[in-house]
Amino acid sequence: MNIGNAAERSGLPAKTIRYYEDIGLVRPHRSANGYRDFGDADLHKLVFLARARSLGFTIEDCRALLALYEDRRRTSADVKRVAEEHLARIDRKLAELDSMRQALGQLVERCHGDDRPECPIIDDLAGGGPEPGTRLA
Amino acid sequence: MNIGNAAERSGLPAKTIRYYEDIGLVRPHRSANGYRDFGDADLHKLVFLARARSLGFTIEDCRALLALYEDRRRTSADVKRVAEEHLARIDRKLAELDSMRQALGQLVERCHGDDRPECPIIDDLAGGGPEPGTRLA
DNA sequence: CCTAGATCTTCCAGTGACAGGAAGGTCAAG
DNA sequence: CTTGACCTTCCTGTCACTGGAAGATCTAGG
Repeated sequence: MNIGNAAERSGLPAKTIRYYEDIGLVRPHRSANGYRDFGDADLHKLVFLARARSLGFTIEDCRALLALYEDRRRTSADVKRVAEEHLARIDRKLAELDSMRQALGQLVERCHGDDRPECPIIDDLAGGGPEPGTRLA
Repeated sequence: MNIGNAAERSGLPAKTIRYYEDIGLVRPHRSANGYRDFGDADLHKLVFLARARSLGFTIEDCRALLALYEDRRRTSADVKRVAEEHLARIDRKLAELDSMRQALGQLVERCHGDDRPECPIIDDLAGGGPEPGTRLA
Protein backbone atom coordinates (compact mmCIF):
# COMPACT_ATOMS: atom_id res chain seq x y z
CA MET A 1 0.00 0.00 0.00
CA ASN A 2 1.04 3.61 -0.59
CA ILE A 3 2.13 5.97 2.12
CA GLY A 4 -1.18 7.81 2.26
CA ASN A 5 -2.99 4.59 2.98
CA ALA A 6 -0.40 3.54 5.56
CA ALA A 7 -0.74 6.96 7.18
CA GLU A 8 -4.49 6.65 7.40
CA ARG A 9 -4.39 3.17 8.85
CA SER A 10 -1.59 3.82 11.34
CA GLY A 11 -2.76 7.25 12.36
CA LEU A 12 0.69 8.70 11.66
CA PRO A 13 1.20 11.62 9.24
CA ALA A 14 2.91 10.65 6.00
CA LYS A 15 5.69 13.09 6.86
CA THR A 16 6.34 11.23 10.05
CA ILE A 17 6.43 7.89 8.29
CA ARG A 18 9.03 9.19 5.83
CA TYR A 19 11.01 10.44 8.78
CA TYR A 20 10.81 7.05 10.44
CA GLU A 21 12.15 5.49 7.27
CA ASP A 22 14.96 8.07 7.21
CA ILE A 23 16.08 7.08 10.66
CA GLY A 24 15.71 3.40 9.93
CA LEU A 25 12.64 2.47 11.96
CA VAL A 26 10.79 1.04 8.97
CA ARG A 27 12.06 -0.17 5.61
CA PRO A 28 9.14 -0.35 3.17
CA HIS A 29 9.73 -1.75 -0.30
CA ARG A 30 9.55 0.47 -3.34
CA SER A 31 7.18 -0.01 -6.24
CA ALA A 32 8.36 0.29 -9.85
CA ASN A 33 7.32 3.96 -9.86
CA GLY A 34 9.50 4.70 -6.83
CA TYR A 35 6.58 4.95 -4.43
CA ARG A 36 6.95 3.35 -1.02
CA ASP A 37 5.03 0.10 -0.70
CA PHE A 38 4.02 -0.87 2.82
CA GLY A 39 3.24 -4.48 3.63
CA ASP A 40 1.36 -5.83 6.61
CA ALA A 41 4.50 -6.14 8.73
CA ASP A 42 5.40 -2.51 7.98
CA LEU A 43 1.92 -1.42 8.95
CA HIS A 44 2.14 -3.34 12.21
CA LYS A 45 5.37 -1.57 12.97
CA LEU A 46 3.81 1.80 12.27
CA VAL A 47 0.90 1.04 14.56
CA PHE A 48 3.39 -0.12 17.19
CA LEU A 49 5.35 3.10 16.80
CA ALA A 50 2.25 5.26 16.98
CA ARG A 51 1.20 3.59 20.22
CA ALA A 52 4.67 3.72 21.76
CA ARG A 53 5.05 7.40 20.89
CA SER A 54 1.62 8.15 22.33
CA LEU A 55 2.87 6.66 25.59
CA GLY A 56 5.74 9.12 25.44
CA PHE A 57 8.57 6.72 24.62
CA THR A 58 11.45 8.43 22.86
CA ILE A 59 12.41 7.43 19.36
CA GLU A 60 15.40 5.54 20.72
CA ASP A 61 13.13 3.72 23.16
CA CYS A 62 10.94 2.87 20.20
CA ARG A 63 13.92 1.51 18.34
CA ALA A 64 14.78 -0.71 21.28
CA LEU A 65 11.17 -1.77 21.78
CA LEU A 66 10.76 -2.58 18.09
CA ALA A 67 13.86 -4.74 18.26
CA LEU A 68 12.42 -6.55 21.27
CA TYR A 69 9.08 -6.82 19.49
CA GLU A 70 10.78 -8.63 16.67
CA ASP A 71 13.05 -10.76 18.82
CA ARG A 72 11.52 -14.12 19.59
CA ARG A 73 14.11 -14.69 22.29
CA ARG A 74 13.48 -11.43 24.16
CA THR A 75 12.58 -11.59 27.81
CA SER A 76 9.76 -9.62 29.36
CA ALA A 77 12.35 -8.35 31.83
CA ASP A 78 14.08 -6.54 28.95
CA VAL A 79 10.85 -4.87 27.93
CA LYS A 80 9.92 -4.04 31.47
CA ARG A 81 13.24 -2.36 32.11
CA VAL A 82 12.76 0.03 29.18
CA ALA A 83 9.23 0.77 30.33
CA GLU A 84 10.26 1.34 33.93
CA GLU A 85 12.97 3.76 32.93
CA HIS A 86 10.41 5.68 30.94
CA LEU A 87 8.00 5.56 33.84
CA ALA A 88 10.68 7.09 36.04
CA ARG A 89 11.19 9.86 33.49
CA ILE A 90 7.48 10.50 33.46
CA ASP A 91 7.37 10.65 37.23
CA ARG A 92 10.23 13.10 37.36
CA LYS A 93 8.53 15.30 34.79
CA LEU A 94 5.25 15.07 36.65
CA ALA A 95 6.90 16.13 39.87
CA GLU A 96 8.57 19.04 38.12
CA LEU A 97 5.36 20.19 36.46
CA ASP A 98 3.43 19.75 39.66
CA SER A 99 5.83 21.94 41.57
CA MET A 100 5.57 24.57 38.83
CA ARG A 101 1.81 24.33 39.00
CA GLN A 102 1.84 24.78 42.75
CA ALA A 103 4.10 27.81 42.69
CA LEU A 104 2.44 29.49 39.75
CA GLY A 105 -1.04 28.64 40.97
CA GLN A 106 -0.40 30.40 44.27
CA LEU A 107 0.94 33.47 42.53
CA VAL A 108 -2.04 33.63 40.21
CA GLU A 109 -4.41 33.28 43.15
CA ARG A 110 -2.76 36.14 44.95
CA CYS A 111 -2.86 38.42 41.90
CA HIS A 112 -5.89 40.67 41.82
CA GLY A 113 -5.87 40.90 38.05
CA ASP A 114 -7.17 44.44 38.03
CA ASP A 115 -6.03 47.64 36.35
CA ARG A 116 -3.40 48.48 38.95
CA PRO A 117 0.29 47.71 38.41
CA GLU A 118 0.95 45.98 41.75
CA CYS A 119 1.35 42.31 41.04
CA PRO A 120 2.65 39.45 43.19
CA ILE A 121 3.54 37.50 40.06
CA ILE A 122 5.92 40.16 38.82
CA ASP A 123 7.22 40.64 42.35
CA ASP A 124 8.05 36.96 42.64
CA LEU A 125 9.78 36.86 39.28
CA ALA A 126 11.80 39.89 40.22
CA GLY A 127 13.04 37.97 43.23
CA GLY A 128 11.31 40.27 45.68
CA GLY A 129 13.74 43.01 44.74
CA PRO A 130 12.73 46.47 43.62
CA GLU A 131 11.27 46.77 40.13
CA PRO A 132 12.34 49.38 37.64
CA GLY A 133 8.75 50.54 37.29
CA THR A 134 8.16 50.97 41.01
CA ARG A 135 8.31 54.42 42.46
CA LEU A 136 9.55 53.92 45.97
CA ALA A 137 8.36 57.31 47.28
CA MET B 1 30.55 42.79 35.67
CA ASN B 2 31.72 40.10 33.27
CA ILE B 3 29.54 37.32 32.01
CA GLY B 4 31.01 34.71 34.35
CA ASN B 5 30.10 36.80 37.33
CA ALA B 6 26.63 37.51 35.96
CA ALA B 7 26.19 33.79 35.36
CA GLU B 8 27.17 32.94 38.89
CA ARG B 9 24.88 35.53 40.43
CA SER B 10 21.88 34.80 38.22
CA GLY B 11 22.27 31.05 38.21
CA LEU B 12 22.15 30.99 34.42
CA PRO B 13 24.94 29.43 32.34
CA ALA B 14 27.04 31.95 30.42
CA LYS B 15 25.97 30.20 27.21
CA THR B 16 22.37 30.89 28.03
CA ILE B 17 23.05 34.52 28.78
CA ARG B 18 24.76 34.98 25.43
CA TYR B 19 21.76 33.33 23.82
CA TYR B 20 19.42 35.71 25.64
CA GLU B 21 21.41 38.61 24.29
CA ASP B 22 21.22 37.12 20.79
CA ILE B 23 17.46 37.04 20.90
CA GLY B 24 17.25 40.46 22.47
CA LEU B 25 16.18 39.71 26.03
CA VAL B 26 19.13 41.55 27.56
CA ARG B 27 21.42 44.22 26.13
CA PRO B 28 24.54 44.47 28.28
CA HIS B 29 27.11 47.14 27.50
CA ARG B 30 30.52 46.25 26.17
CA SER B 31 33.80 47.06 27.84
CA ALA B 32 36.73 48.44 25.87
CA ASN B 33 38.09 44.92 25.42
CA GLY B 34 34.84 43.73 23.86
CA TYR B 35 33.69 41.86 26.95
CA ARG B 36 30.05 42.12 27.96
CA ASP B 37 29.54 44.35 30.95
CA PHE B 38 26.42 43.64 33.01
CA GLY B 39 24.98 46.35 35.22
CA ASP B 40 22.55 45.92 38.09
CA ALA B 41 19.52 46.29 35.85
CA ASP B 42 20.87 43.60 33.53
CA LEU B 43 21.45 41.32 36.47
CA HIS B 44 17.91 41.89 37.71
CA LYS B 45 16.63 40.92 34.31
CA LEU B 46 18.69 37.75 34.30
CA VAL B 47 17.39 36.78 37.72
CA PHE B 48 13.88 37.53 36.49
CA LEU B 49 14.44 35.36 33.44
CA ALA B 50 15.90 32.53 35.47
CA ARG B 51 12.90 32.52 37.78
CA ALA B 52 10.38 32.79 34.94
CA ARG B 53 12.04 29.98 33.02
CA SER B 54 12.10 27.83 36.14
CA LEU B 55 8.33 28.28 36.31
CA GLY B 56 8.17 26.95 32.77
CA PHE B 57 7.31 30.16 30.96
CA THR B 58 8.39 30.08 27.32
CA ILE B 59 10.94 32.53 26.04
CA GLU B 60 8.19 34.51 24.34
CA ASP B 61 6.27 34.61 27.62
CA CYS B 62 9.46 35.86 29.25
CA ARG B 63 9.77 38.58 26.65
CA ALA B 64 6.22 39.68 27.37
CA LEU B 65 6.69 39.45 31.13
CA LEU B 66 9.93 41.42 30.98
CA ALA B 67 8.14 44.13 29.03
CA LEU B 68 5.42 44.24 31.69
CA TYR B 69 8.10 44.18 34.38
CA GLU B 70 9.57 47.32 32.91
CA ASP B 71 6.28 49.02 32.15
CA ARG B 72 5.19 51.31 34.95
CA ARG B 73 1.74 51.53 33.43
CA ARG B 74 1.14 47.79 33.19
CA THR B 75 -1.90 46.32 34.88
CA SER B 76 -1.81 43.22 37.03
CA ALA B 77 -4.55 41.89 34.78
CA ASP B 78 -2.07 41.82 31.89
CA VAL B 79 0.40 39.84 33.95
CA LYS B 80 -2.26 37.52 35.27
CA ARG B 81 -3.49 36.70 31.78
CA VAL B 82 -0.05 35.55 30.68
CA ALA B 83 0.32 33.50 33.84
CA GLU B 84 -3.11 31.94 33.51
CA GLU B 85 -2.47 30.91 29.94
CA HIS B 86 0.71 29.25 31.07
CA LEU B 87 -1.13 27.62 33.93
CA ALA B 88 -3.58 26.17 31.45
CA ARG B 89 -0.70 24.81 29.36
CA ILE B 90 0.77 23.23 32.47
CA ASP B 91 -2.55 21.65 33.34
CA ARG B 92 -2.94 20.22 29.85
CA LYS B 93 0.55 18.81 30.00
CA LEU B 94 -0.07 17.39 33.45
CA ALA B 95 -3.24 15.68 32.25
CA GLU B 96 -1.41 14.24 29.27
CA LEU B 97 1.48 12.96 31.36
CA ASP B 98 -0.86 11.61 33.95
CA SER B 99 -2.77 9.60 31.40
CA MET B 100 0.51 8.24 30.04
CA ARG B 101 1.56 7.36 33.56
CA GLN B 102 -1.71 5.56 34.19
CA ALA B 103 -1.58 3.53 31.02
CA LEU B 104 2.10 2.69 31.24
CA GLY B 105 1.93 2.02 34.94
CA GLN B 106 -0.76 -0.58 34.45
CA LEU B 107 1.20 -2.29 31.71
CA VAL B 108 4.34 -2.39 33.83
CA GLU B 109 2.39 -3.81 36.76
CA ARG B 110 1.01 -6.57 34.62
CA CYS B 111 4.40 -7.48 33.17
CA HIS B 112 6.12 -10.26 35.05
CA GLY B 113 9.57 -9.05 34.12
CA ASP B 114 11.00 -12.54 33.98
CA ASP B 115 13.00 -14.45 31.39
CA ARG B 116 10.04 -15.45 29.27
CA PRO B 117 9.06 -13.56 26.12
CA GLU B 118 5.35 -13.10 26.90
CA CYS B 119 4.82 -9.45 27.74
CA PRO B 120 1.67 -7.38 28.12
CA ILE B 121 3.64 -4.24 27.33
CA ILE B 122 4.69 -5.47 23.91
CA ASP B 123 1.22 -6.87 23.34
CA ASP B 124 -0.35 -3.51 24.03
CA LEU B 125 2.07 -1.67 21.76
CA ALA B 126 1.40 -4.18 19.00
CA GLY B 127 -2.26 -3.26 19.27
CA GLY B 128 -3.23 -6.70 20.53
CA GLY B 129 -2.44 -8.13 17.11
CA PRO B 130 -0.08 -11.03 16.44
CA GLU B 131 3.62 -10.37 16.88
CA PRO B 132 6.22 -11.41 14.39
CA GLY B 133 8.09 -13.34 17.04
CA THR B 134 5.06 -15.30 18.17
CA ARG B 135 4.69 -18.83 16.93
CA LEU B 136 0.97 -19.38 16.70
CA ALA B 137 1.10 -23.17 16.54
C1' DC C 1 -5.69 11.82 -26.02
C1' DC C 2 -5.62 15.53 -22.86
C1' DT C 3 -6.04 17.77 -18.69
C1' DA C 4 -6.91 18.72 -13.83
C1' DG C 5 -6.22 17.38 -9.38
C1' DA C 6 -4.65 14.21 -6.06
C1' DT C 7 -0.77 11.81 -4.57
C1' DC C 8 3.77 10.66 -4.58
C1' DT C 9 9.02 11.81 -4.62
C1' DT C 10 13.32 14.39 -2.75
C1' DC C 11 15.49 18.12 -0.55
C1' DC C 12 15.96 22.21 2.34
C1' DA C 13 14.74 25.07 6.20
C1' DG C 14 12.66 25.97 10.66
C1' DT C 15 10.98 24.85 15.37
C1' DG C 16 12.57 25.73 21.11
C1' DA C 17 16.00 26.61 24.05
C1' DC C 18 19.83 25.92 24.42
C1' DA C 19 24.79 22.83 24.71
C1' DG C 20 29.31 21.53 22.86
C1' DG C 21 33.33 22.72 20.84
C1' DA C 22 36.82 25.06 17.80
C1' DA C 23 39.77 29.01 17.06
C1' DG C 24 41.43 32.88 18.81
C1' DG C 25 41.80 37.37 21.85
C1' DT C 26 42.49 39.12 26.83
C1' DC C 27 43.75 39.23 31.55
C1' DA C 28 45.89 38.18 36.26
C1' DA C 29 49.46 35.74 38.78
C1' DG C 30 53.91 34.07 39.39
C1' DC D 1 57.19 35.53 29.82
C1' DT D 2 54.37 31.93 30.35
C1' DT D 3 50.51 29.55 32.08
C1' DG D 4 45.87 29.12 32.66
C1' DA D 5 41.47 31.15 33.33
C1' DC D 6 38.29 33.79 31.11
C1' DC D 7 36.31 36.06 27.25
C1' DT D 8 34.90 36.45 22.11
C1' DT D 9 32.45 34.69 17.71
C1' DC D 10 30.87 31.11 14.82
C1' DC D 11 29.19 26.58 13.57
C1' DT D 12 27.02 22.30 14.58
C1' DG D 13 23.89 19.24 17.03
C1' DT D 14 19.91 18.21 19.85
C1' DC D 15 14.59 16.01 19.44
C1' DA D 16 10.91 14.72 16.63
C1' DC D 17 9.06 16.29 13.62
C1' DT D 18 6.50 20.13 10.23
C1' DG D 19 6.12 23.14 6.22
C1' DG D 20 7.00 24.08 1.72
C1' DA D 21 9.14 24.04 -2.97
C1' DA D 22 9.90 21.63 -7.28
C1' DG D 23 8.92 17.99 -9.86
C1' DA D 24 7.21 13.02 -11.14
C1' DT D 25 3.23 9.95 -11.27
C1' DC D 26 -1.36 8.28 -11.05
C1' DT D 27 -6.54 8.56 -11.69
C1' DA D 28 -10.91 10.24 -13.41
C1' DG D 29 -13.49 12.78 -16.55
C1' DG D 30 -14.35 14.90 -21.06
